[in-house]
Amino acid sequence: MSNINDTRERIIRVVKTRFHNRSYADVGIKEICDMASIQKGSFYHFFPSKRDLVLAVIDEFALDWANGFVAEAFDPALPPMERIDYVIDAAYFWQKSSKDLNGHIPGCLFGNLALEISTQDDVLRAKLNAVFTSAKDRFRGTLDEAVEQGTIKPLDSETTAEAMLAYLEGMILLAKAENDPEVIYRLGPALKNIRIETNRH
Amino acid sequence: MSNINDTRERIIRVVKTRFHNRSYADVGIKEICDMASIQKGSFYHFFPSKRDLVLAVIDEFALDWANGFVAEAFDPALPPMERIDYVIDAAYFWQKSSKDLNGHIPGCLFGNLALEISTQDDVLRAKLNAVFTSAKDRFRGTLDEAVEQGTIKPLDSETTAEAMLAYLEGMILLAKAENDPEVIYRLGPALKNIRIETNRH
DNA sequence: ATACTAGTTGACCGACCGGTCTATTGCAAG
DNA sequence: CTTGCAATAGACCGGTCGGTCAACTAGTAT
Repeated sequence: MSNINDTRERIIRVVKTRFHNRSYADVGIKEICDMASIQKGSFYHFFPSKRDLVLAVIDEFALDWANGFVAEAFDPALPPMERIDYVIDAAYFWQKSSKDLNGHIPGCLFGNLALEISTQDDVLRAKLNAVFTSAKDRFRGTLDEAVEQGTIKPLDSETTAEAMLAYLEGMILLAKAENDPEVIYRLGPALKNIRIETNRH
Repeated sequence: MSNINDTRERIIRVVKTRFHNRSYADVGIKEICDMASIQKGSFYHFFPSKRDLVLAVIDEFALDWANGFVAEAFDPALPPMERIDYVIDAAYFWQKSSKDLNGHIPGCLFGNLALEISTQDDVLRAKLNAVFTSAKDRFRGTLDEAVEQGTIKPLDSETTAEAMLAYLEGMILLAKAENDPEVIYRLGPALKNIRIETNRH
């Protein structure tokens, strides 16, 4: 217990950035072991398979995300609709700083993985979908608050939140294709104007 | 000349659906050859490398797309803003029918490839970006028409077109993660309300 | 001192990867 | 009938893939 055993953490740390900057298929176990300065036996002591690793990475990354810029952006102290602007800023700076570091826009890890493997592994797909759902819930809560405060007129907050998330992911996708973070600033302003009206039957 | 030599076409046809439904990395040369009933020698007679194949596939697919539902959706006979509704319908039915066929939503080939490999191959990235640019131009032309006809108030058609494309790709991404085409119908209505105002200096 | 076990090593596995190469086929032009 | 060449066949290549395994190490509990 008192022993400092950080091997598992080291594996995850090393692989997080690699999955994010490249792709699931492109990062091999051997490379991971080399970068973490371990042998394969150690790797498979902690993870039954590469698939289990990516499952763990999604969890860890979602946690980083929630504790990091998401917690900042969705700061309850900010007026609700300003939080949405903050999300744009956060997305921009993240992609921008990644590009400054290694020349490429990595995009969103969850979006990347979703498009790469969600047709091939349903468990993975469901896990990524859960991450998106919790992101959507953040938006929805913010919209509900804005409606309560009278900042915006009532709307279908659930669906609008989903639409905002879609738009965010789409912006990041185009920014990656263009390899230019400015796309996010260019398209960002439209995010908080997205509205889907309540469907009155 | 009179000889029916459809090997190249057969390779492309076989690989198009596979790249679309799985991923670039997941589809191997051997599999492609088997499915096209040829040997590796034939494959490498037509394509110098797997990378050159995917380059060709992008071209072919963009052509299919342009001649297929894009040509229909952006039918000049339709009122401009109705064309945008048509895009949603087309996206929905395509994803829906794919799911009915094999149980999975394939998403958008270009979006899939962009997120999978655009950090790893700049030529490929640029090619995909060009496809997105021409899609954006379609939207822009439609918006310009709508402005001319007075259907919508003047706006920044270039940036709004890009925003619409982002939203479309984002919807498809979420639909794939959820493996449910209904996402597209749920979020679709917001597409044509996206607006980015002209930036008056 | 002993037994147990989590952690680690690194050789090894079969399968498959993208790609090469030589030999052969078959058609078309001279 | 010969020459030439696009097209095809299929064995072969080194390397890497994800994953296994028996042996060993070191710290802990008894």
